[in-house]
Amino acid sequence: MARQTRQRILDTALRMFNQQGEPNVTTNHIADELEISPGNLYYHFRNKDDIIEQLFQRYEERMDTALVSPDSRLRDLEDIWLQLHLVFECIWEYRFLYRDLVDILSRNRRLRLRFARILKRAADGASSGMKGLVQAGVMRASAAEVEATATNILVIATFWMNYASVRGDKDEDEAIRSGIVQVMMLLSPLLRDAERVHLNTLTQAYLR
Amino acid sequence: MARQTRQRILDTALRMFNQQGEPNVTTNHIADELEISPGNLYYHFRNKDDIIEQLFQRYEERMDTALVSPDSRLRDLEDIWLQLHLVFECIWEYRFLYRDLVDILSRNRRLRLRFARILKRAADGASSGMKGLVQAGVMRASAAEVEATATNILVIATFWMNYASVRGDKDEDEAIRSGIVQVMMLLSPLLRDAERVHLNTLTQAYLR
DNA sequence: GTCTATATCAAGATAGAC
DNA sequence: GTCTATCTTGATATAGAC
Repeated sequence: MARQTRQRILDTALRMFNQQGEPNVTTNHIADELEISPGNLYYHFRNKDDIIEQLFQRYEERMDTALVSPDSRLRDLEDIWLQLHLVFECIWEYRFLYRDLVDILSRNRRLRLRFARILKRAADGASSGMKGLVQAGVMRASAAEVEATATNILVIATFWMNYASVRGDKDEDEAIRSGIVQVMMLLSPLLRDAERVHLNTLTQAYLR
Repeated sequence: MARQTRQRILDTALRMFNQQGEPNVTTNHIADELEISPGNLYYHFRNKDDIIEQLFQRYEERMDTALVSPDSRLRDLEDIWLQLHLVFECIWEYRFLYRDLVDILSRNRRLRLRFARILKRAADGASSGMKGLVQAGVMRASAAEVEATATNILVIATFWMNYASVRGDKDEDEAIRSGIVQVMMLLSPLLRDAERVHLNTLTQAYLR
């Protein structure tokens, strides 16, 4: 079954990329792991970059879903927490992309553009979400602070897994949870006192 | 002159690594650029990793200097601004390390430990600096907020150049200045109102 | 200290049989 | 659709002459 082999290659490549880092996994390694021949792999994919591009496609669809905000209704901290979960889980699942982000994007113009689009969407979402909180009176922030904080959220989200890995954190669950907490604590000082104290309590409890 | 060639190799390697990314620069490329033979290069360095390690040595010394805080006297926002300059300039000068940080550290245990040490020092510095501001009454933050913010500062500083490069920023000066602003804006919401407004004005002016 | 020449090896990729 | 065999290329590294 062609379909099946193609999917198995993608699944295995993703797993190996995530575990060992994309630069350290060759097409032969992937074929070996699957116990198929290199030739077979190249029947299904033009080259290694083709595999990466298909995985990026999957990633992009999932991230697009995670970034859709329930925009009609007013957002509260609970919603943000939930959305961060979706985003961080997606990043974790495709963390090989983030591990060598600059290098991977530098080799492929299309992916560069598509990743920039995702970043743009995320930034817009973060900004408008915060503006909603400001208007609701839950948050107090200047326009410049909203913009800067939105950017900082993106940087933290984009590189948190790398930071965790450099620090030596290994556990998936812990890495995701601490990432969410870092972003929430970025928002904390902007909140009204009641919410600010509440959030501090929540995050402490969440990390145990 | 042995000394001179050795230094020229390091200088050229650093320049090429920064421009093209360490994975894309081979020992032969470096030798070519210098118009020396590959054999000559290998007379001066055991291997490519040896070159990277020597560059890391330079980087580490410079970063250690930048992280020394003028700890005896009380620190104000001006001091922080200045120190951020030193840190970001150092990061810019050795940005190849940060571009492929996870991959480079994953190949070399020694560098991993040394980089972790630097992170630790930076985190301690950021924490104690903020605690000083809190005690001086300029900043208002819970202990958890201080810790989380210190960590966020590190993540932003560590990966800002990557983020700028993925966004497509090219100019050195702009990348450094926007990085400093991002970190300052991270502190802004924690400040007393007077300083908070003042900082917002300063950062806007700084970005023109 | 530097060069030329070359060895080694691995990664990416293709041809052609089955 | 899959395999075996093989090619090409380029990267790291060394030997030995000068």
